Amino acid sequence: MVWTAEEVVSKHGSSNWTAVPKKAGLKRFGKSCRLRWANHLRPDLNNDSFTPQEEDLLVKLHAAIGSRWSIIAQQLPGKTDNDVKNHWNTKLKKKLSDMGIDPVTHKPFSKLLADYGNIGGVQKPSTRTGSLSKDFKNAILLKSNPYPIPSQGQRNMKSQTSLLPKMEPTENSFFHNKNYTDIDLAQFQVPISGEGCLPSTPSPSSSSSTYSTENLPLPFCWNDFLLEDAFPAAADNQEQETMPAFLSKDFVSQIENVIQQSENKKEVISSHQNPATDLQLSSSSEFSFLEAMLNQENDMFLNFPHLMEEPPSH
DNA sequence: AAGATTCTCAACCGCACCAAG
DNA sequence: TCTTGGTGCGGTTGAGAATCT
Repeated sequence: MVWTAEEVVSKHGSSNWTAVPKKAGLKRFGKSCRLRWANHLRPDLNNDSFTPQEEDLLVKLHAAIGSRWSIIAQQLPGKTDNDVKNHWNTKLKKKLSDMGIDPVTHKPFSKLLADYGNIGGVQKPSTRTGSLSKDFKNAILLKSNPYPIPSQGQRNMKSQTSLLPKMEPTENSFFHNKNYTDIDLAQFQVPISGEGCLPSTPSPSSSSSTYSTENLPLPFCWNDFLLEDAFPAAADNQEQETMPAFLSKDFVSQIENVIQQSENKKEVISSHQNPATDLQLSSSSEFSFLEAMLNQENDMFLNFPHLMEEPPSH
């Protein structure tokens, strides 16, 4: 009798995947068996579709730690990293984009454009971005992830999940609240100064900002989907804003601790490597990836000044 | 009804880490 | 110290399903 992989795993455990296909009589590599087991055969899997609460939690976790699907999946009982990854890529990314939020940075696109021009400090964004192609601007937006792809060391930290606080979905769910579903953030007048976010609770300090909350339909705050400001220079402006409940300082600091442990190890290694690489990899660097891009662009414009010229109008 | 397009998701791929020899 | 095998991870692909025109 040929054993099924499921029987083999239940009998021998899932610690030796190379043995599983042999014992089960399968013409598969252990790696494929492990994947099959992890994504489909595990008894604790929940094949139900994502609930709004789970989606909400997924968005929040992604905002906090980026695309570390295995960690996120462990916060969602019964969901696999593949489930989470697929659901994010096929649904939630589009959902956020439709709402005018960059699914990578969790910031409004308009905010990103404003910051893009602001950080360089050379020209107004309308001038700078106006000289760039649409594709290039899109590339900038998509690559400005403030949470770099974790090193293998980070990925292999078996204990990091246990360090994450358990997060419960709240009634103030992002996708739950139907008021949020029809938001067109493009209509918001985001100030060039980079303040961007509408405080959840209007504060005296916000009264001098360039927008008015009076005409805005909703108390929306994109910071609810952001762990940490990607642009340290602008972070001071937001210090007085209320920290969203799900991104409590405890939660933020715990995640930062997890990441910092591996960052420390990584920095020792990278100190012997190309500093330009460090610039992009180190989340604790005072430069963001966006700034690095802008610096490179400035260099390019210095070398090729004709690129600064507006295309001829027709 | 049929072809085109979009969506979904299982599986594959390559990379990196770890442990053992 | 180097090599090798096992493992885990995130990114990507492609087939089938669903939807649109």
